Amino acid sequence: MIESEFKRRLRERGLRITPQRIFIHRAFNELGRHATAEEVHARVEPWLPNASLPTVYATLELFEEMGIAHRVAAGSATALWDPRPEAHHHLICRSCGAVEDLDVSIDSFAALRAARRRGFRAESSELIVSGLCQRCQTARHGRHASEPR
Amino acid sequence: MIESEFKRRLRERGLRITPQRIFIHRAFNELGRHATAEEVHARVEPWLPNASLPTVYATLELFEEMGIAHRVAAGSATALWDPRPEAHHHLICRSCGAVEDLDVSIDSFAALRAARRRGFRAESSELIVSGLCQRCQTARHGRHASEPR
DNA sequence: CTGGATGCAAACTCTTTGCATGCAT
DNA sequence: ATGCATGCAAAGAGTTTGCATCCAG
Repeated sequence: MIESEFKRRLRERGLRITPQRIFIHRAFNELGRHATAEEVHARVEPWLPNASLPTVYATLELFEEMGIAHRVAAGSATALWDPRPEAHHHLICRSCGAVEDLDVSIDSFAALRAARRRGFRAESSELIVSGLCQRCQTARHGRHASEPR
Repeated sequence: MIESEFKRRLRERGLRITPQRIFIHRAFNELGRHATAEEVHARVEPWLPNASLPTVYATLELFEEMGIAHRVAAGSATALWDPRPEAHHHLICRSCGAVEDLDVSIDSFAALRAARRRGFRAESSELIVSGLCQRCQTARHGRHASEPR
C-alpha cells in the first residue's frame, strides 16, 4: 500500500499520523516478506534512532487490524508479519524454523464454508507445509547446529 | 497409538522406557486434541506427582520426532500438540486465540509438489483459517476481555 | 555398572504492560 | 489545549538449558 493511501486510512479511523507509523510502514513495505518485529525495528532505526520495539509491535498490530499485515502462523517460532496482500502459503522447516513462501493456489472453499457453518467468521486461510528444508535434510540427523530454531 | 506399540517403537530406537514417557504418552492420548504442554503436565500429575514440565516438553518433542504428535502452527499463541494422525485443519480466532479442529479435506497436492520441486521434504500440511470465532464476533470490537489471547 | 533420562532451578527470548512525557490535531 | 501515541523500563508467559542425581538396560 502506498504511503498516501496509508495516511488516508489512518485519518479515516481518526488515528494520528506520526513519524513512527509512517516509517514503520515504509520499512515494512521495503522488507517485503514475513519480517520479524526485530527486523522491522532494525530497518527503522536509521530514520528514527529512538523508535522503540514496543511501538513496532503496536504498529504491526495496527497494520493487522487495518488488513495491511498478516501475522503468519509459524508454529513456535518467532512471530512473523507478512505484508503481501495476495493469498499465498508457507513452508516451515521443523528443524531450523526457516519460513519460505509458496506461491500456489489452494482451493480452500470447502474449509471456508465449513468454518462459516460453525459460526466462525473466516478472514484468511493459509496452508502451512511442514517438513525439512534442503539444508536440514543433508545435515546429520536433520538438525544443523548454529542455526536458529 | 496403543501403549505396546509405543514401547516397541521406543525399543526400536534404543530409547529407554521410563514411567514418565509411558504416562505422558497415556495422558496425551486421553486428552485427544491440541493440548498444551501445561495441560499434559496437569494430566500426568496424579500418576507422577514429581513429573516436571521440561520433561513433558522433551517428551512431546520426542513424540513429534516419532510422528506421534504434531505441533500445531498456532500463530503467536501457546504451542499446541495434536495427537490425531489423520489430516485435519484448524480454525484460529485472531481475537481470543481459540483453536478448533476443522474436519474437511483439502487438496494440497499442488502445494506438496511445489514444495518438493524446491527441495523441501514435506511431511505434513495443515490449513490455518484465521478470523473471529462466534463469541468474539458478538463481543464489542471483536475482543472480549478476561480471555486468553 | 553406565550413560541416557529426569527434576530442579535458572536463564532466555519474545511480547506485552504501566506510566510519565511529548506531540499531532 | 487535549489526549492519543511514544519511549523506557519492567513484568510476564512460555520454553529451553545446565547440571547433579537417578534408574533402565
